Amino acid sequence: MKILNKHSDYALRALITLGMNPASRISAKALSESQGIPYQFLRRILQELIRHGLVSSKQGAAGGVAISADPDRIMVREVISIFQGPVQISECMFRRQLCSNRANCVLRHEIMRIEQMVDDEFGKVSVGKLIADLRRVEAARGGQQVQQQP
Amino acid sequence: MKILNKHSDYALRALITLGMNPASRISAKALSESQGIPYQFLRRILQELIRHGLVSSKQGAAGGVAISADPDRIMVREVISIFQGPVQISECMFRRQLCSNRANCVLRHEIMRIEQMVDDEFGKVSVGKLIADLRRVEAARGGQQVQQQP
DNA sequence: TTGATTTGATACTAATTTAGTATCAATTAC
DNA sequence: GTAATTGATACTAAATTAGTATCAAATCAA
Repeated sequence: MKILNKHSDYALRALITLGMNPASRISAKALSESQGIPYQFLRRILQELIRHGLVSSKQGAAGGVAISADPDRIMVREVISIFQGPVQISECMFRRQLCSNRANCVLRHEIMRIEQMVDDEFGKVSVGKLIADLRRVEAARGGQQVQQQP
Repeated sequence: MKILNKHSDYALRALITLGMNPASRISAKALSESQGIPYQFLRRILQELIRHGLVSSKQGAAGGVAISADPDRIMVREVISIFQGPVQISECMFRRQLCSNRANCVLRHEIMRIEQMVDDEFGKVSVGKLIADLRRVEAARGGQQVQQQP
């Protein structure tokens, strides 16, 4: 039962990397190479982040992308939501036909509690927090580069 | 972001139905019809539940399936685990190559906390509890049949 | 003992989602 | 002008999920 897909995973890695040097612009190419993310795939992910205002971009030679929101205000929840839609345990209440019997679905009650919990938790973790954690780990290891692997 | 797939969903519905009449045997056919679950699909799901000892079966005319474990001891967690494997947020630590850098994966720390929480919560909810909830809803509605829709 | 009904085992197909690739236009720095 | 870059979008491939089909073995009842 996997929760994060590659889109979210790569997006978070990209945001962490960009967030560690918020002032500087980097090309998708360089980012792709440094993080081991397939270039064209990363490009599409970045474009999505740009559309959502989390990343800014500049075209042309010496162009590239940079983080445009405060990392402390970019929540993992938002990133997941962009690429995987809102947290939902099963599909009954959103997709296809709407549940004909929503109010009385037993499983729904228990399960939405958990759904809500997951959502809340992802809503508490920011990219800034992840960066802080990463810095702490790096410091403990004497400044070596730590590869990100969610 | 869907958490339950159809296997788990149907398996839970089947277990709830069987658990409501723990003494009686019912054929997969009848169960399929009463719950609106595709017959052959349900059969495979039942066989899996049988292999895991949650359901018993008898071949032949007047055969069928019945619940074989105490509904209060069948946890949603176990059912999900059977059909979707253990809860895991992203794939890095299990599949493909093992993460080369597990100990230092930042995302991993935050994310495993949430993973653990989900797992714990699913481990607290039993099929028996769901049945009790369902009965409560039915009673409140004056005994009408309530269709299960997780 | 034969035929209908049922599970056991397993192979197969179809649909959907996820992951990844490719292409070309527009922009920009030099 | 040219190289490097993003914008937009179409396409392909792989993996997962959902669903179907088939036939053998067991059981019951007439």
